[in-house]
Formats: sequence, C-alpha cells, structure tokens
Amino acid sequence: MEQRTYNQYCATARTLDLVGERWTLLLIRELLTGPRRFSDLQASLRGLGTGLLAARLKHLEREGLACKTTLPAPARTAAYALTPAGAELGPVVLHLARWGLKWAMGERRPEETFHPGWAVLGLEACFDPQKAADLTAVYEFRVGDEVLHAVVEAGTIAAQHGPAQRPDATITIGEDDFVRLTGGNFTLADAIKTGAASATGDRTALRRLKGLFRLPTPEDRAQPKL
Amino acid sequence: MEQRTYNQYCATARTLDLVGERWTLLLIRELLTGPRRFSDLQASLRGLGTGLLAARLKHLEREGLACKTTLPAPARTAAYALTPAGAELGPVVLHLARWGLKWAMGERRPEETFHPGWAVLGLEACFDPQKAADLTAVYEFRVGDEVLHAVVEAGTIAAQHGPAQRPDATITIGEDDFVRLTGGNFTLADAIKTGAASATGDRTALRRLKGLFRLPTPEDRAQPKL
DNA sequence: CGGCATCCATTTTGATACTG
DNA sequence: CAGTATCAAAATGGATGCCG
Repeated sequence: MEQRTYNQYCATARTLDLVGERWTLLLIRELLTGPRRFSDLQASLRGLGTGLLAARLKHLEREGLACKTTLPAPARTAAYALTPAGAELGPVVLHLARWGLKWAMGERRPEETFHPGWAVLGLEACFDPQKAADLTAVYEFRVGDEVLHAVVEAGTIAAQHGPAQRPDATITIGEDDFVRLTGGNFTLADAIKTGAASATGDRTALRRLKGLFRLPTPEDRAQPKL
Repeated sequence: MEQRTYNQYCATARTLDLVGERWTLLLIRELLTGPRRFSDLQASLRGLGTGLLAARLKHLEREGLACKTTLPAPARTAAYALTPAGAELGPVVLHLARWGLKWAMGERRPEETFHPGWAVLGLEACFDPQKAADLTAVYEFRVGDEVLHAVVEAGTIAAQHGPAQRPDATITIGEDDFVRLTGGNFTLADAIKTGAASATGDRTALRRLKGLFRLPTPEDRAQPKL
C-alpha cells in the first residue's frame, strides 16, 4: 500500500502522499471527534469494506497519525485514536468542510447517508472565534441515538462524541429534523417552537449558541456552472 | 469520471467528492499562483498523462472551479485559471502544506521533482500575519529559470508566478541552492554571503522578509513512528 | 502546442465470504 | 468484534497516434 507517490519535494504533495488516498481524510474526520472502534468506523463509512479499512488504519498507524488505544471507563474495548500529528490535520478537514458548506451542500440526496457528528463538525467549521471571545460553555447535543458535545472556551470550540461531563445546556432533536435544521430550512428557535426540538439548561448559554456560527453565505455562487 | 461518490450528506465528503481524486488538489495548487497552460501543468506534474490531465481539467470546469482563459499581454495563448470558488480552496492547500512542513518534509529524495513555485507557496503557508501587519512590499524571486513574486500587504501575502510589476526587492538564486535554503540547511543571509544568492532593492524590505515566516517547528515530532 | 482517443499492464477499490 | 482472504470492477499510467 502507498507505493504510489507523487514524488514531489513539496509539502502539499508529501501530505497528500500520506492522507490523500480515498477514505483517509474521512477516517481522520471520524477520529477528530474522539476514539472509535473498528466497527463504528465501518458503520459510519458506507462503501468502505473491512479490508480497505484495515489497510487504511494500518497505514495511519505506521505513519504515526493514529494509534490503537483502549476505550476508557465502561467500554474497555479496543479503538483507534489520532496522535497529536493526526489531530493537527483538523484544520485541513475543517477548511474542506467550510468550503463545502459554501459551495457544495444544497439539499440532501436520498441516497446520501448522514450522521449527526458530521453536522456538529460542520458547526465547528463555521464557528466564529470573535463571537465567543468572552464565552465559556459546554453544549450537549442528543440527535437521534447519537450524543455529542461541544466545549466553547475563550474563542475556541472543540467537538467530541459522547456525553458531556457537565453540560451547561442540552439540545435534543430527532435526526430527520436535525438534517432539515442544518439544511437551513428553519432555525433552532423554530424547531423548539414546533416541538421538534427541546433545549434545557442555562438560558444564557442557549441564547449565545445561535450567534456563534457564521454560515459561509450559502448560494451566492458567482460562477454559474457552465 | 467521478461516478464514484462517498454519498454522504457532509460538507467534507461533498468537497472531497469534487476535489479528492488523485492529482486534483495538486492541479489546484498549480493554479493558485496564476493561470497555466496545459503543457505547463503537465510539465509540473510528472506522472500525470495527457488523458488524465484533460479529464481532470474538464471536471474542474464542469464543477465551476476552473475555466479556460486567454493569457494576457504577450502570450495570448489558451490557459486555465481558477474561478472564485476554486481559488477559495487556497486555505485547504495551504493547511496541507503547513502540516507537511511540520511533519513530512525532511531531505529531498533524489527521485523527487521540485519547482520553485512550490517553495514560494510554502512561504505563503508559514506566513505570519502578525509580523507583517505594518508592512507593504513586493518581492520578486528569480530561482533558476522561474520567476515568481509575492505581494505583502496589511498582514496578507499573495504569491503569483511571473515577474512583479514594481518589486521593492529582488532575490536571485539557483534552484539547487534554493532547495537547500528551503530545507533549512542555511539562511538567506548565508546564501548571500557565500555568493549563492544575490538580493537587490530596498534594504528595509529585505530585512523584514526574514522575519515574516514561522516554520512550524521542524523536527519536534512528539510521536516516534511506531 | 493543445488536446482527445485508444490500447494495455498495473493498482486500487468494493463487496462478500470466512475465521479467531 | 476485529479483522483476513478472495475476486470482480474501476481507476491509473504510459505509450502512441491523430487532428487543428
């Protein structure tokens, strides 16, 4: 594996030699929100077979971007996590997401899969540090059967899967409604009003939540697709 | 082409559906410094055949990321350029480069090709806006037979190939010496002292040049490669 | 020079079956 | 669960020839 190289003395090309193959950056996207087991990864990535998944993970291990760990408290099963080097690819993934939010999202196609974690990472992608300079808060999202949380602190945000230890606010919503929410069809306030979502916890934290993100101007595409 | 999609309703995956195939991001890297002719692109990307290059370019055109243009003043030949949407992938490429500078560069392998434009883009990747907040200057680099320039203005930098219209300072150096320079073996000051490089123009601009870039701590890798 | 079409050897992938 | 083994389909690369 990875015998195919661009053979360029260029930082971009060298990086793509390591993580540019199919599925690799999506694997890193999954691991950015915390350790994952083999089968969780496969469940999140429809179309990626066990063989290729094993090969990709082995490659990331060999290159020092990921490593096997044992899940902490109750689970205690084997899982994969990013090393510091791997985690530093976060900005790359986030910029890909930011670009996609602006230029490539539109409606969900029926054959597309969806996981709430992707949307929460999308929140991270359009997080506005300025707006959160004076905010410290922990949000927990319960979407369908997935639980994620985001820690906002001193102009930074970090999303992780799993429940928060001490959330300031909790947002609960069904997966389908969440998709419509992220599609921009309506706002969180609307969702709460119609009963599609419920939010509990610190009111100030909830009020601040809405202003933290700046969607990269959806649909102001200058260039028509020729 | 591009019948293979991740089928995920996720901004990162949708973006990788568009630009995640082999060679595509390197093509965009080439176009980030200005329009390029078909044959220039092929010359820069050893291993990419005419057929695949044509297919990739067509794909980028179809998706509105690149377009055919006519080169300006003297050349007047056909070339490819990025659209605004394509140009906005600059941050993605630059973050890939920044990561590579930190974790993947080391020595140049003998089979690796090199083009000065890649290194100048590398400069852009480790540009420190803070250090240039009060600086306005245009630098021209003449490396081997390639000419590039960088415009520094109000905390931003933009690198383009071709000569500058009115450079404040000009740096001339051979390609091999330039490789050693970017490898960190010695500094620009050393190169000038030994005669490997020559710099002319505004002395202040040249002095400021050295402080503008922060190499991402080469070789402080925390994780040994298992 | 710019670009497309075709043929072919080699890799990569996708999907499934199978094992500890 | 966590992978390995296997095989068919697709993508790549390299060469070559064609055309304006």
